[in-house]
Amino acid sequence: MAMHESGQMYLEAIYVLLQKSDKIRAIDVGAYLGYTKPSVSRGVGLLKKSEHIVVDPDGYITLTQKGEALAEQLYERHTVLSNMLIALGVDEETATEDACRIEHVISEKSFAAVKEHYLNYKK
Amino acid sequence: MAMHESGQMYLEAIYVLLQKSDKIRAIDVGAYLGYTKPSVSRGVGLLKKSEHIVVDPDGYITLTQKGEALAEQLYERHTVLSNMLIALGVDEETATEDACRIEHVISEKSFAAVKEHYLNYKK
DNA sequence: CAAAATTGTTAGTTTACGCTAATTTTTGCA
DNA sequence: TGCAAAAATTAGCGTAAACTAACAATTTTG
Repeated sequence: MAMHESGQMYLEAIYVLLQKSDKIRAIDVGAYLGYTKPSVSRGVGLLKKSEHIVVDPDGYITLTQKGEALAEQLYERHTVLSNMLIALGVDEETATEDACRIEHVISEKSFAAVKEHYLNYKK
Repeated sequence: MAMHESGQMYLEAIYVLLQKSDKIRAIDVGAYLGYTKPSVSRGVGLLKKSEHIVVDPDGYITLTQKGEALAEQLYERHTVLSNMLIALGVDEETATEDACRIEHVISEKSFAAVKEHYLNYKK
């Protein structure tokens, strides 16, 4: 029952949306990701079942500790990878898209190595 | 009808195997990838239909020009990415696994930028 | 040469995850 | 308060790609 790529997409979207507003629901997640309501309903349901989020009776979504921890990790990957690609001369749109795909498949070890190199390199 | 990730896996496996032996068949591809015969049968069938490979009456597989060109691209990605990760201190096994996943999702633009940086950095 | 092993294929299952269509539930206002 | 709009859900479809089980067509070999 490990988290799959699409689950990570939903979780990260929720995390990002919660930084702008603390009142978010499934429909907002769908708008952000460009998915339809049924897809989001299913995705949110899975995150709820896996206890990464809580949905209150009014449909508002919050992260559990578990969900927040994971979302933070994902978000860090996203920002480091996209900033790094941008620093290497890649246009922002491409960098963001690629970061989004790479962040779901890179291992913890490799990410750490890449991040460290990037931080050193920046100086 | 674009090539999907699994098609790239099969194609790359065929390319690598053909560098060691010019007599390879579906069963060898399956052994290399750890897939079952029916999966390979399907995968090889798709590559045949998309004209990336040719399968002779005895079941021996060769690459078409189209297939070879694509396989070379994929293989270059694989080697550059894995060598780069290794250079950053990642162990070989992890580097290879990650390279294998990243190579299928990174854009041409980002790969070019990463490769250039790596080549400069190596000096 | 017949039995056994190897290779390949067919048929059907499973999981993941998007979709549309239709239906329910909730909400907000005239 | 009652109805329309918004939000969510259910049911079911489609695709991709792995799997098992079973069978067919070769080859190899005792």
